[in-house]
Amino acid sequence: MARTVKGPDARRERWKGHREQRRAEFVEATIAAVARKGPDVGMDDVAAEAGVSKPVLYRHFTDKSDLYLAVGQKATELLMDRMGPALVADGPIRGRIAGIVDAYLSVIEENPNLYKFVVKGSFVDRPVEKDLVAEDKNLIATTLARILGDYLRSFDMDSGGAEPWAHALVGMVQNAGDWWLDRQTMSRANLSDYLATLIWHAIDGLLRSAGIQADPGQPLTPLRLVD
Amino acid sequence: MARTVKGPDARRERWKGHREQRRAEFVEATIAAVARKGPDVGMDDVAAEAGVSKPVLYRHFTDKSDLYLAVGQKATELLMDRMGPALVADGPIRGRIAGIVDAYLSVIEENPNLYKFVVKGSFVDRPVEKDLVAEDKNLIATTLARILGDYLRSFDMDSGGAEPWAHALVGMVQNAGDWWLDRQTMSRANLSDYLATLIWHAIDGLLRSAGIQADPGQPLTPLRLVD
DNA sequence: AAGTAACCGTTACCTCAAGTAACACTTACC
DNA sequence: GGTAAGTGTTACTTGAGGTAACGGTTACTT
Repeated sequence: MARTVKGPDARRERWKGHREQRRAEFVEATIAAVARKGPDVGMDDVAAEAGVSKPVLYRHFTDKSDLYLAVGQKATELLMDRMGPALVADGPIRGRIAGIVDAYLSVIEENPNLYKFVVKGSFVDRPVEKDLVAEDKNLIATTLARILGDYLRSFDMDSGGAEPWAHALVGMVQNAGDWWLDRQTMSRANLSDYLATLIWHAIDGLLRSAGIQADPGQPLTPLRLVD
Repeated sequence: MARTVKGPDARRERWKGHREQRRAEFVEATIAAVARKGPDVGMDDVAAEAGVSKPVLYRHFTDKSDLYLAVGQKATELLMDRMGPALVADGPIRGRIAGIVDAYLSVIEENPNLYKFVVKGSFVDRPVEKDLVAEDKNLIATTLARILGDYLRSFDMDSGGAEPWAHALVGMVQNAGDWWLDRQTMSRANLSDYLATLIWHAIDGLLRSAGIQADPGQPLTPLRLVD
């Protein structure tokens, strides 16, 4: 097992994995502390939750906002792990829409506290430099814009509205999700279906207005001119 | 002008109007300070902007969050003054939608800094007890739900989805507005039209799916069974 | 075996902004 | 003249974020 080429100093590398693991551990502690004491916990609380005292925390995070970002990143992973597949899945357009919407709703349903914590962002005092929520929404909207643009172009339609529409759709699902999280007056499947219906009708209407009769069961890249 | 019935003590009443005016003055100062120094201004900055020192400010606002709420209330007024008429206006449905959307966009276009300040809420350190933004969104969504429900019922359709749809629409317009405020790549009229088109098509699709052929030029309470 | 680079962890401190105490002056009702 | 509201100030307290300074442990390096 002897290293043939000696690296700069093995002592520097020894902890690489450990540090990552420790950060993750503190992220978990933060989530736990928030669940226990509400979103306005202090660094002392987080440290206590992790069974450690404050300076230790500060060896792993430069800052309260650094810790917040780490938690946000964790949440982003949870979200993207679920949304990614739904976004790239192919198949009939109507079903894809429902799948994407439901993927999102399932994540916030399973992690409501984490979701609120990250989105409300009241954990950090000063405005944080990187707005993770905005970045996520942007990423999703950009992806949607591409899908939607492709879809429209497949009918030889103008895809100029794809970007604003994509952002509109993102906001739509998010806000409906927020409302639903607060007062859960219907099942998730029900809401997914309502939203997917709304979205499908909007898209269908766009096509109709261009004189195209689309079918919700059509695969994504449908009717592309075969010539 | 002598009072016949003597009130408890006129000295108590003497300032009633004055206090209101003073609060408004500090609200303005806050907006100015934010415009000048970014959203993370301190109370000292606000006081300085008003040409006064901190304790004076605290005679009129119990709290930083109290001041924030006052600014938010001011913003709500601006918004509702513009949206109220658009919401209650009657006329063809397609035009009403465009009017409502454009009313909203016009407000955020004219007060982008105030808008971001209130929505991001990074002025207050701890979570504030009253979420004005959520309340506004709720108010608008509730109104929309009523309008939409009435519209659907006028076709004898099930209006069960009206509430989630209303919240979805609110989020949709807000998020598209945020995107547009950031990178203004199109005119307001253009965006309004894109969004109104999307919304109209969604509604139209709902009606179609129930076998009803609607006309975007129809007045709001259309085709009610005349029998 | 000695040295050292990375971590473990602590208590006690610093800093900065929110918020308050205490004091002095002004106005106009009683 | 007394007093209830306001005007304003400087100087303080408080609390949470963040740091200094100290000592111990492990395991790589020489």
